[in-house]
Amino acid sequence: MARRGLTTQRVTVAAADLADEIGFEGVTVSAVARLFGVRDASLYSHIKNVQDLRTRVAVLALAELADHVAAALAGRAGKDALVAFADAYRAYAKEYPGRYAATRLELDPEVAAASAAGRHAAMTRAILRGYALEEPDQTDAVRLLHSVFHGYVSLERSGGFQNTQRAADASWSRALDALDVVLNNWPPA
Amino acid sequence: MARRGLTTQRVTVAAADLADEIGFEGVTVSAVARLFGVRDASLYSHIKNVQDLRTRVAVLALAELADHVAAALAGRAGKDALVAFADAYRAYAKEYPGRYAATRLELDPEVAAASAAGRHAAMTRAILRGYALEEPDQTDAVRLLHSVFHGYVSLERSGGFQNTQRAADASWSRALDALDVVLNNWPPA
DNA sequence: GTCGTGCGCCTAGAGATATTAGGCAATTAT
DNA sequence: ATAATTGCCTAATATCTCTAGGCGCACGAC
Repeated sequence: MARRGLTTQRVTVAAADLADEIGFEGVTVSAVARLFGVRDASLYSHIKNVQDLRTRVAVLALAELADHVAAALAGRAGKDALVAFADAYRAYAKEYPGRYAATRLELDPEVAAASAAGRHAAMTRAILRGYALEEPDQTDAVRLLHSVFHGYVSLERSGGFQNTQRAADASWSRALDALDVVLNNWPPA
Repeated sequence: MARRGLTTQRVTVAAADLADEIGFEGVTVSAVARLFGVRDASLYSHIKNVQDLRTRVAVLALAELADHVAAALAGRAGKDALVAFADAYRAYAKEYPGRYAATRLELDPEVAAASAAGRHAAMTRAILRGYALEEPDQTDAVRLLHSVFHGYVSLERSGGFQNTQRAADASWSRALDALDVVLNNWPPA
């Protein structure tokens, strides 16, 4: 009965890696157990159930994404910061598609509050420091930015931009230009 | 052995309704069979497998959404058209959450081509007629608009805007104002 | 060092879902 | 009316989730 050194953390990371390989929907207790060479039942000492496992992957991914974005954002301001944030966000989604998909899991309010979701909002607000926006315009702008980032990445991943000549990279760059324009010319209420 | 009058179409609609009730992930062959009071196996004369069933729901939803948007768009132009499109899009997602979730299913390129996805792009382009945009700016703008619509709706649905005072409706309205501004001031390449 | 004790992984098993193969009866075509 | 077809059935297998309970290895207590 060789011990495999299972841990909630190690199981979560393995599940996240698996998600990146085969898609977040493929993250199954059986599949992760297979990775470790143990029986399905053995994982239930470390995770509560599949939902718990997937939630843990989501929380992990949110934290990692926040780290990546924070690193890219360091020392930048204005449009520079906007582009750095956006590119880091999109790059993470590209490099870790399964983890990124996990970040879109609907979390319990308590779990969400304890997660890195707040860091995302804070960093988005930090970008806006380079633009002159008061509340509630700032909140509206945060939501717009997040919508564009997530929406673009999500549509790009689900193949929404494939049937045309225009490269997805080029449109992304122009979308950021457009956001910069609108943040500088935010319409009055 | 009473016949239930199963049809691919009726099965698909039942699956879509079920999706709206319990979520798109809950759309299962067994669950739909239960709705009709037949055995699971009986559905396989009408659908190929679960994936096929879900794809059919997605295609149905794309067509319905296109219908709703087209109706809202009729006779409008400029910002009026932009707001009508966006509101119809968001309203559909709110009223038919399961169907809307289905529209984000990754479709095979052939299926996607045969679906109403093209109508969506065409209608988005129609909006842009009210703004002076040439290619490739037009394609970039289409992608930006779609990203905002989908991104906002998706984040709203997954609870992203819950922890603040600002109403989701208000931010949505301002996001559309912002899009109008940027379409009128599209940055030069 | 050895002796527990507990933790880590196991076996066993039940319930759901997906899917295939093949059958009989109800409907439709002739 | 009879033949052909179609619609739903039973049966069976595989995969996945999850619970209950067991056994031994590794650690701390002494």
